[in-house]
Amino acid sequence: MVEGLRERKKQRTRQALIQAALRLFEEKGYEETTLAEIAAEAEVSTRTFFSYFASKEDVLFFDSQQRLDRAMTRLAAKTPDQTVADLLRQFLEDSIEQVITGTGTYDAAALRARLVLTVPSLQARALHLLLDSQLTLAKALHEAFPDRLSLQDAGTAVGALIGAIMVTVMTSVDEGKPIDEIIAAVRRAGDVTIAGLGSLG
Amino acid sequence: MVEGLRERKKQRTRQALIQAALRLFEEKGYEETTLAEIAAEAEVSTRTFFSYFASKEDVLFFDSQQRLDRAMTRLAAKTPDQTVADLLRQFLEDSIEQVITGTGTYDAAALRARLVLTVPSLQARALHLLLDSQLTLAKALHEAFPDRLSLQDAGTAVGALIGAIMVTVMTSVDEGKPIDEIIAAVRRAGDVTIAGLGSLG
DNA sequence: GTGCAAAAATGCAACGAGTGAAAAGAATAA
DNA sequence: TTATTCTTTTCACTCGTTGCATTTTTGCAC
Repeated sequence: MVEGLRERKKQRTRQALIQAALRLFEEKGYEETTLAEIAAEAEVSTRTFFSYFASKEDVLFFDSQQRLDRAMTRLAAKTPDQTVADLLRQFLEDSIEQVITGTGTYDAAALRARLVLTVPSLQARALHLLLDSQLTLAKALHEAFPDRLSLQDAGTAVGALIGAIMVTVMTSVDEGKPIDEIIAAVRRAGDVTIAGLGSLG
Repeated sequence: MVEGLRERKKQRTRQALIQAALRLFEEKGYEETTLAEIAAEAEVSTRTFFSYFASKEDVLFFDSQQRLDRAMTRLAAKTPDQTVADLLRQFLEDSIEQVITGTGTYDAAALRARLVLTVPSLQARALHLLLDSQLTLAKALHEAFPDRLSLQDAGTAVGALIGAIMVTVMTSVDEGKPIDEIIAAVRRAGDVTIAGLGSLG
């Protein structure tokens, strides 16, 4: 059996919940949307929501695992001639591309960006997820260069890069810059930081 | 009137709430402590708690504003001969010193560290506060070097430095390193990052 | 198909955080 | 003292989240 009915149905329920949530967040705002409404729209009980997502916040970040997986795969596909800086640069470009393309899944990206920027609890959750990713990436980066790059140094590299990008994005957004200028700023921040980390690896 | 009774009483209530919360968090753990218990211990109504702190999480970060203020003051006291790197290095050393000395207030530091490391919602809240501080610091750094350092570049610098430190700390903690090794790792991460940011400013 | 075990969905009750509004209490200025 | 202003309390309510017992659905062996 390739994919049982059970599994397919679960995926459909999951999708229904995601769609319902996104639609309602878009329509009435995050805090104004209740779990009861999301569940009703997806035609499941409120209780069932929690067997798919651990919290109301999490439904917005439904694809974060996928994203991390993709980044990890790219890291694992490292060729012997690539340096630490090469991998970081590749990661930077991949990330920018994902933003430009849309999330890859569909256009939850804009909605998510808007919500994360305006709803404190979502911002906090996003940062928390991001920190976890950073730890995972640091571990992977260390394993890509087991003897040249200690785990701590890998953490320094990943943290500096993502930290620089994050604060750059936030200050740019604060200033009301348009999306293409923000991307340019991100690229610059990434370049500067990666170049600066040259002493590692 | 130097300080009205009203004001003094408010400060006392605030302190009582902080003390009560910390004592209970220490004794029974964060999630196991209810707001009702904290309020009872501080001898105020549950409702009153919320005119002092916006959330249960926030009571643990009662001194974050003070800390930020101190850092800002130090930045503002910049002498004309100091470079961007000098200020960042100063900030790094100040921060390390605060950790070593204790919070400055008293020993909420160890408790807070333990809780932030183990309670997800506190970790998220801490990250959120930290991001806000970074934006403020970036703005201040930009204003310290109005024409040499753009706001975006200041964001890059602050973000890279704090990001590098944060992930370094987390990976070190993950590995179970003792406190003095963590401090050494932080200093190294800071040095590497600041040195790397040399092209800015 | 029928029956059965596993998995998933549901309903219900409960808890805790957080909010709004009105009433009571305390400090201040006059 | 009195009128005013700020603070605290009380009460009622919403919402997210969880535990538990029950029912429904599904996968599989016969």
